[in-house]
Amino acid sequence: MSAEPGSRPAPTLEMVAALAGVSRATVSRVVNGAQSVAPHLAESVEEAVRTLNYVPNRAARTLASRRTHTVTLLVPESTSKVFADPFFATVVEGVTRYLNTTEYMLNIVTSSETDPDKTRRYLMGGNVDGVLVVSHHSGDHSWASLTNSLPVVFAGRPLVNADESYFVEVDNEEGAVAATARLVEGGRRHIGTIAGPQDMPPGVDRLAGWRAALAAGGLDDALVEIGDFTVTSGAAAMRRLLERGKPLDGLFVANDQMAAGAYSVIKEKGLRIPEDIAVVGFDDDYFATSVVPLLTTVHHPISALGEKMAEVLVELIEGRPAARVYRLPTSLVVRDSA
Amino acid sequence: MSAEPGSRPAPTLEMVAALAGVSRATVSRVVNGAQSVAPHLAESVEEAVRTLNYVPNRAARTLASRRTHTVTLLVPESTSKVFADPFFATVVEGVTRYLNTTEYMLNIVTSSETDPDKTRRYLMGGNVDGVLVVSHHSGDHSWASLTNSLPVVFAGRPLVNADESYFVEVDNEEGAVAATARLVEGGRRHIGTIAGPQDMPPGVDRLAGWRAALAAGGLDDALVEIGDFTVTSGAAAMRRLLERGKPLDGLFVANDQMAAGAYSVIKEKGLRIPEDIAVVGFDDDYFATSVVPLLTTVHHPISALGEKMAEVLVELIEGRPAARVYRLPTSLVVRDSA
DNA sequence: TTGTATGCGTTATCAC
DNA sequence: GTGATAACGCATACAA
Repeated sequence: MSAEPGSRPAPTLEMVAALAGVSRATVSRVVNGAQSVAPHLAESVEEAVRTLNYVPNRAARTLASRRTHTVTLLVPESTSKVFADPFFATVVEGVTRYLNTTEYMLNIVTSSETDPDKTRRYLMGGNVDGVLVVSHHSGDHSWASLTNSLPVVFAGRPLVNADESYFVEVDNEEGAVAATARLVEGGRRHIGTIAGPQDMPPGVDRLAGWRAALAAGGLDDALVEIGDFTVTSGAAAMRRLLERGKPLDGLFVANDQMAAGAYSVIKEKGLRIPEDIAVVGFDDDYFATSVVPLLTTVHHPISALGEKMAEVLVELIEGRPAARVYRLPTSLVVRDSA
Repeated sequence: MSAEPGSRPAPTLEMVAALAGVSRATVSRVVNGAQSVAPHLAESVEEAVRTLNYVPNRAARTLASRRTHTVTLLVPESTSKVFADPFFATVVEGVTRYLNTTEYMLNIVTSSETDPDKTRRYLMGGNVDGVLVVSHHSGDHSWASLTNSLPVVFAGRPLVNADESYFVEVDNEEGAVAATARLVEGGRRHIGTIAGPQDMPPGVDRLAGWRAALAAGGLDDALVEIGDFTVTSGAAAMRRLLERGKPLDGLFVANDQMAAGAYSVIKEKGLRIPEDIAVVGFDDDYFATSVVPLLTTVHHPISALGEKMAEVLVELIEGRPAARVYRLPTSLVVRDSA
């Protein structure tokens, strides 16, 4: 039939050596790009490789060199939903983009909540060279202990012990400053914010950025309501903000989903965007372009985050120095809401 | 410091054997669940495994057994966009869901258009046990030749030589029949369709289903326009349909995106959905719930598709029989448009 | 620079 | 049932 596994056995290093008339060691050197090989020998080895269609056996190589050339992308969340999540998918995209420039393979594992210990043992069992940890609770560094036996790079800064692990984060504060500054420069004087959870770094940093920008503009920073990054929490927070009865002509919302929630309440009250209240969001996700008027927001470089994480991990694996923290810049995307 | 790679070497089978006071062979048997081991020995081996926190070395196991326990998900499209694609992401979700019940690892590779040959050699080099091919052009079976050296399962039926490869597809025709039947049963008598490209199986099958349902209802099937599955093509096709000047009170659109396009034209003409024209889509994707009125559509079981593909592949790898074709059932999701 | 020899951690084929 | 022992395909000290 067709799919007889092992129909024609794969060529081995030994076969290449025989055909090229050299030793296996020499073939190994050529294949691994060592310089100490006579040009004419290297030439004939390469020819043999081509005619035999030789490709190194990964398992054998790993066993002999104790380097797997594999990195794991660890997703702590439950399997079912992560892949549908655009954040996660975009991180993966960035990771693979970088990895494709190297010879490392990506191995995605969603740590089964049924048996996290199995995952841990797999990772520490010498089956991978390094680990990338991506979680939505970016404060969650429950896998930090892995660092003792393996290079690990996290997505996002941990809430505590930030100086003990390698991580890449987006400069949330800078983004929030830019967003708020846009409001200030637009002439708004009564600027509120719908902040994110204060037990997550992005929630904290974005609020801090808003405060900093207001302070720079000599404005009052009393109009704060907290949400949990969901659309409905954004709507509820907006309602509370309006009920205060204070003047409000500008609003910075810590993410686009909450901004969408705020939109609905603002419209419901008969207020106009941006005429009555100018709004700036954060993330530049799908919601930013599916609301009317189009949301002015801060672009969150998710793909770049994944790319940088992979880059740092590979540096670590190969023993090159790397900074413990990388903070990625954001950029303001001006649309119609502010 | 912290991330010294190889700080404490992983325990080996040999260490377990020593601790348990048996031979390596016995440990191997216990670890692999062989029955021919005395209970008390198995017991002590398992204890040794626990105390040592032993986990088998994947590379060594692969090298010795010539089975990698790895399957590749091959994505022919260019790296940049696939991950953001909900279809792809959902297939991955289904695949991992099944694989998590086995001991196979998933290895995602996006065949670099720069060097497809490299990918091919990697796959045929004995580095994976099987391949899953996912492409949006489901007719594209350019990787069919892989089947000669490896078990391969495709997503979607190929346009030609459908009896030479293993594939899992969704029952597009059945879905289209159900969608159209809904229209017929709703009393519609002038039912048109916006079909997909006729060089792709889904495009062909959905059109065929529409025809079959109309025939069953004794209705005319002249109102056909072709689109290319994009929103704009849907709008254009709708415009052409309306320009025919024929009566039209029901519409089956071959996917939700084109339905969204049709919506805009229908509304632009001052017609109402579903009062003037009842609409049924196909896919049940994001667009179905982001249009007003909510779209009645056929649910496309993408996650199940991935799950089934993985299941079939594993069957093939382990030498068990599997059907060449699996056709997954769809279901009608009734909302407000029909 | 090139070749020889050994070992990587398992599985598998034998005898026992 | 259990234990030696030989592969598995490659990298790498070491010798030449």
